[in-house]
Amino acid sequence: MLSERRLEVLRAIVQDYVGTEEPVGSKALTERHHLGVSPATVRNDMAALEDDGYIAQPHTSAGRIPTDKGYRLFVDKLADVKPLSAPERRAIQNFLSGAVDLDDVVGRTVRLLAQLTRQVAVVQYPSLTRSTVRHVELLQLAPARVMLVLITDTGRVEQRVIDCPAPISEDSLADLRARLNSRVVGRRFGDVPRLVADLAESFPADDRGTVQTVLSVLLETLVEETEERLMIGGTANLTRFDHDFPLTIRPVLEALEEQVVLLRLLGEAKEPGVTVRIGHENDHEGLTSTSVVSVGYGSGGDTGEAVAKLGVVGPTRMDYPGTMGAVRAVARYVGQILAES
Amino acid sequence: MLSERRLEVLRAIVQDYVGTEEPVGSKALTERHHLGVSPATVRNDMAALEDDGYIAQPHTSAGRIPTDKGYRLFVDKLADVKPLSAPERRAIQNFLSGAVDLDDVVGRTVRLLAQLTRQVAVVQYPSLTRSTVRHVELLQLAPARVMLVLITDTGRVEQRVIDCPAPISEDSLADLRARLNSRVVGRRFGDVPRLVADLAESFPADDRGTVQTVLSVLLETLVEETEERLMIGGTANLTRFDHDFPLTIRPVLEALEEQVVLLRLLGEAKEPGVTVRIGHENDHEGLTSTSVVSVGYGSGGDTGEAVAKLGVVGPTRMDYPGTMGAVRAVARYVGQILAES
DNA sequence: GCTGGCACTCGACGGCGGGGAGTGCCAGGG
DNA sequence: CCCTGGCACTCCCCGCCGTCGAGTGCCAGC
Repeated sequence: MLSERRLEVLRAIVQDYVGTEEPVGSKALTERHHLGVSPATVRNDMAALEDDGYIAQPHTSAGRIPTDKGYRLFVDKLADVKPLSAPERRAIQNFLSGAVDLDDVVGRTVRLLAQLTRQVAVVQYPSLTRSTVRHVELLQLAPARVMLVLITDTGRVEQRVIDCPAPISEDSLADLRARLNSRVVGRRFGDVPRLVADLAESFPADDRGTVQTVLSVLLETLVEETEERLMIGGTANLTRFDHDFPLTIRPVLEALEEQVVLLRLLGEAKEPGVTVRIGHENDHEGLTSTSVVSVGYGSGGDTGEAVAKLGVVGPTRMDYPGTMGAVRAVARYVGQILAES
Repeated sequence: MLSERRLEVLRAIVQDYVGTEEPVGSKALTERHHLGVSPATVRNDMAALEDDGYIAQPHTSAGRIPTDKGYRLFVDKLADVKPLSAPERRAIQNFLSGAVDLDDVVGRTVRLLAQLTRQVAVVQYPSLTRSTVRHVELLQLAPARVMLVLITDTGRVEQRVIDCPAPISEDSLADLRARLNSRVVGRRFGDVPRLVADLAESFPADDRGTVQTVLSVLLETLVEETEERLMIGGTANLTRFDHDFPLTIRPVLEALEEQVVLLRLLGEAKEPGVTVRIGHENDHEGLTSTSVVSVGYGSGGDTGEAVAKLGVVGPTRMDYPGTMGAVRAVARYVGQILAES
């Protein structure tokens, strides 16, 4: 177990290193933080912290920098989420409330997050799985061609063009549209398959094939689109990273282009609050020197399950309290905006 | 006027510099290209080319590199667009034809372009201005709340929630939907305002306000969404840029985040064929050391006006023939795909 | 007008040495 | 037992300098 003062030293090291981006030595520490002890004492504490793996020195006789384990301890025990200032919160609200549609909400959110945290922001579109159906529309493009439009309560719209096995009449299509809507509107996506299973039977034999096709495309859409889309922004902030660029920045950019990787990254945040994954805690190889701060949003209150996630990706050397505060605040306001529309 | 051989020397310089990324000297040139003259002669030609501003040397007694003006001459006079190989073309077609919806088409296109050119790819969503209306749908969310869904012939879907000044009945709404569609389906966006101008008059006074509101939102959507969306990808390729990173890459990333800048960039490509803007020909400050290769796509044939643009952003030192070939080919196939759906 | 030769320039590379920040350890004092 | 001041030591950083080589410009000759 670490003594109180040693924890204090670790906290000071993390704070200073985040601020200066340079390894921090014992002398500088005692000068900036009134720890009430001499550099020599701090040195002993540092040696102990190093033995326990919380800090490391890049080379002998340089200052110390926190390890992933050190950051972890800092985040878990030593830091509190820093709430945003009132003006900041107002700015967020103003900026987000100007959005005209879902794309715009997500776009604004991503820019906002990137700006607030000065890091790379990632926002997942509201998931379909937790959503409910607001409306299903069927449009006849040609005698044997139908467009399916699915509208969710989060304002998301999905459409598919369907080639039917046989022509279908306007009337039958209208019939199908009406029955489909009466069954699924307001229901959760997960419930839809069960609700429409027997729908084809009630149609005349001629149309049954087409109805079946339409239904299967609908179900497909529900499933497929569970692999979510997302939007990223603020990649220019990557250039504030380390100064040994190419090697640091490249794999990160590559990882960011792979939606799958990002989705898994966000998906791993299970807890209700803000989740932080530090350095090697990220599975993906290109992201071992970055941290991911993420949180779910859009459950309306804090009770329900989140509709989707958002977060930021930055160097392990980041301002965790501030970043966590910004992420949490943005998530909260986005949730509000979505609930209103 | 430059002699034939001097042009040949310029071409050789451009090719070698693009290949090696290093200033090219007279000796190396004569070795790799059988110009039939000695290094000394080439030196004289180089001096002349430098006087005319086509090439420059980074410092005295280094090799020469092409200037923007040199690249311009190369692109205009010395290079032909390099067609893709048959397997490449097949790969493009296969990859694109697997797309399920518009987002997917654009997403695949951007990845494809980035991969083919190994540069940053930018793809504009099909513009609404040139498009025609496929369907307008109105959904009643609440007595005085309507959702407008607009579907275009390119498969794009826009939706807006409208708060009405007064409640409107299901019947009136159905009536409005029917009349609206009968007037605008198949028409160009530009014609819509004229076509719906007098529509409100034929409704009972109670509904007129609501109808007017719906119409104005519709028109707004048409106009607003002319400010297009776009998708970018392949930013990791920026790391292949120069080796003096931070300064080069940063402004580019910043520029790429500003959709407005990108849209203007693409928009400036007026000609029917592939457009190349080199270095300082780009207005935007952050992009003065990059070139933009862009082209319109989606006109169906080569005759009509393009529906939108796509292109790549890369260092001025790029393989112009290859890049132009790839851009042109991708645009052509995307156009096909869109025409089919 | 092309060619070979020659002197010159200038950046890249590598070795060298001083300066400084930071460490580890130890002996002494509260 | 823990803290402190002192001290020797270790490396990194940085600027200096000489060498090396690619590349140039110029000139005389064919």
